[in-house]
Amino acid sequence: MPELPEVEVTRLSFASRIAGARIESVAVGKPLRWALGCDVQQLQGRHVLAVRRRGKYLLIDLSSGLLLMHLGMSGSVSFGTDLPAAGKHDHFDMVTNLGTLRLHDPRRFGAVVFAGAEDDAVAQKLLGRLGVEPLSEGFDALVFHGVLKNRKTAIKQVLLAGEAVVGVGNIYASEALFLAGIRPTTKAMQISKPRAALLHRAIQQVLTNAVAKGGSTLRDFSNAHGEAGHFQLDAMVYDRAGLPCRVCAAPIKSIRQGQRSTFYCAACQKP
DNA sequence: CACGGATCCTGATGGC
DNA sequence: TGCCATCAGGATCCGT
Repeated sequence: MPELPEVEVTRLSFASRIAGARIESVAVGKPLRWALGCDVQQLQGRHVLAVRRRGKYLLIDLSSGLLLMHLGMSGSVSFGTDLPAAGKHDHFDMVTNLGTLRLHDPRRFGAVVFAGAEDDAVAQKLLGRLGVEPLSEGFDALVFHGVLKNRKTAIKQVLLAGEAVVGVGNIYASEALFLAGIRPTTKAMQISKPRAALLHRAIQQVLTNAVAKGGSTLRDFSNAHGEAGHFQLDAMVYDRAGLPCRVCAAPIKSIRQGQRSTFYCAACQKP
């Protein structure tokens, strides 16, 4: 499910409400992708200071240590004072004096991991290899081009790998490449400096726009208030196989790259 | 080392 | 309450 915009929208929907909360208890359900890494009792009494985001991870700063939360493919977060009893897909419940933070994740590709500090080995195993934040000042078109120059893989897969830039997932990779007019199968190293600059701009645009609209709702995304997003109304190519391109009316093509679906317009997007 | 493929898990959907 | 194959927003691990 969640790419950078959905994670950011999730963060915005509960960060200010949970700030300052005191943890009263934590309950875990079925195993997630990684174990929590500490006894739930150890979290009791700690305070939530802030919620940040790094790539697709939510970083929940505690008075001591932090929680790294990832939503995987199917995760969503709720925070409130009147949540229903935990269901079969609710695998992490953190009760605080200000409300309960819940991770709902049917496929369980998500995770919540406790780390003593952001720079310790536990946290760095997950965060250490992440690329630059696309919506930060540090995302530079020339540096971006420099990274692409060294990769002979298809540009779509380089975007998904998260080393050149974080947060771009399967939907927004197709969307950004359409916006930049670049064929997803083009080898990253063959992309010229001007086209890399176009892609750099397209990534910023598509992600910023999606955050502003409340995230994608392709299947089941909702923020921590339970409100659905509506990115699907604006998708130019994603999930539009065979439908006419919104720009030139040529039929949108669908291919597989690395076991993932890719969508593009063969007329608008040049190799 | 960079790359491609298999893999974790559950649910929805569509063909038969 | 039909059964089976395929697909779904992610990212790691393991061969080559």
